[in-house]
Amino acid sequence: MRVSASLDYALRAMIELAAATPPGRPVKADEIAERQAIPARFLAQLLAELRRAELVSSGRGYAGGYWLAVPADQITVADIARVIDGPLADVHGMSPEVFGPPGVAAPTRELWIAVRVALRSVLEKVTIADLAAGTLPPGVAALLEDPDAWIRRPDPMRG
Amino acid sequence: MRVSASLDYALRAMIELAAATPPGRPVKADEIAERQAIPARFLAQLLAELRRAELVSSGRGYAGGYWLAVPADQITVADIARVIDGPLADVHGMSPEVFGPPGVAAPTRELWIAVRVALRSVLEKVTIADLAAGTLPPGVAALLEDPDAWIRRPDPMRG
DNA sequence: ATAATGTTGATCTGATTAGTCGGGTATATT
DNA sequence: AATATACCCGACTAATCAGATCAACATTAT
Repeated sequence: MRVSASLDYALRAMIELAAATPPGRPVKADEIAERQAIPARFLAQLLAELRRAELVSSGRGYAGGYWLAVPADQITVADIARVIDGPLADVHGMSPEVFGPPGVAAPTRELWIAVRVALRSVLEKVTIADLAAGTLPPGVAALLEDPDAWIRRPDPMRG
Repeated sequence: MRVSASLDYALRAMIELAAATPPGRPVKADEIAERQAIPARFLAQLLAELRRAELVSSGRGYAGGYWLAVPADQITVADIARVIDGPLADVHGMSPEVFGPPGVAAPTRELWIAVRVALRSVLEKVTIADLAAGTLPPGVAALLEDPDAWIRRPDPMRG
């Protein structure tokens, strides 16, 4: 249940593209790398994946760079996550609905489906336009109102 | 965002313990391994971790085995996940509230906190008593009512 | 031309995951 | 006391993945 460095980098790069001024201007990979403190060569690989998935376009040469291939309000975090990390939620290699745990453990299948729904309820609702504007959609922002959201749970192996 | 084999195995093992008849009877590791099709030696390691975390107890010898150290309705999936896999949601090694992305990408921090809230809303609500009984708590079961919950999203890299 | 830039494929290292193995220790039954 | 049963522990391994680097090549604005 961890967010990979790749996804974090790719998402931040996409936000840089969404926030470019003027809108749609090609942004150089090195510019993103510097502003977001991402290893430049590694970022280039991620941008290449996003380009193959047709979420961004690129141009080379003197005035080259990357720009969004799709309007920012039509690209969700889930879209980026699926390109970079594969399916949102899978149970050791299987899609949850394919997964068939034996006997009394059968209901874990429903559990993992519920987890997937919960993840989708955030990742498919938030677009990079939202993130570039700094305003999350109402349903997601509501999750952050509970002060408990900001509190880390104690490590079970200490104390 | 994947569920590790270890967590899947550990959770299924805990459900076997919760479902043991009569309740509280010591269940042998090999019995769990066979019923749940889990590699026996590997399972033993997971059970040892759960024992060190004081979620299960064990006894050796002829009538030995494992049993829950805590009532089944007081052990959530999140408890097991934290023992086996560490923190529920972290952003490439950091806890989301520690994570401080630069510049225009700053709102991704709120995003990852929202993801953590969403995960907690399922994993901290479902107990192994629920799973052993085959009935998820109302708030979680509600997530499964949307038929869309059961439908897999198309792979972005095909067609 | 040439300098700036993106593209591709190969490679590398360290960590993690998913296991296996051998030998030891405790305990209930006989 | 002997024995069968079962947990305990540390080391080991093989495969995969994450994260990153590099060299060489292709394209384009000036």
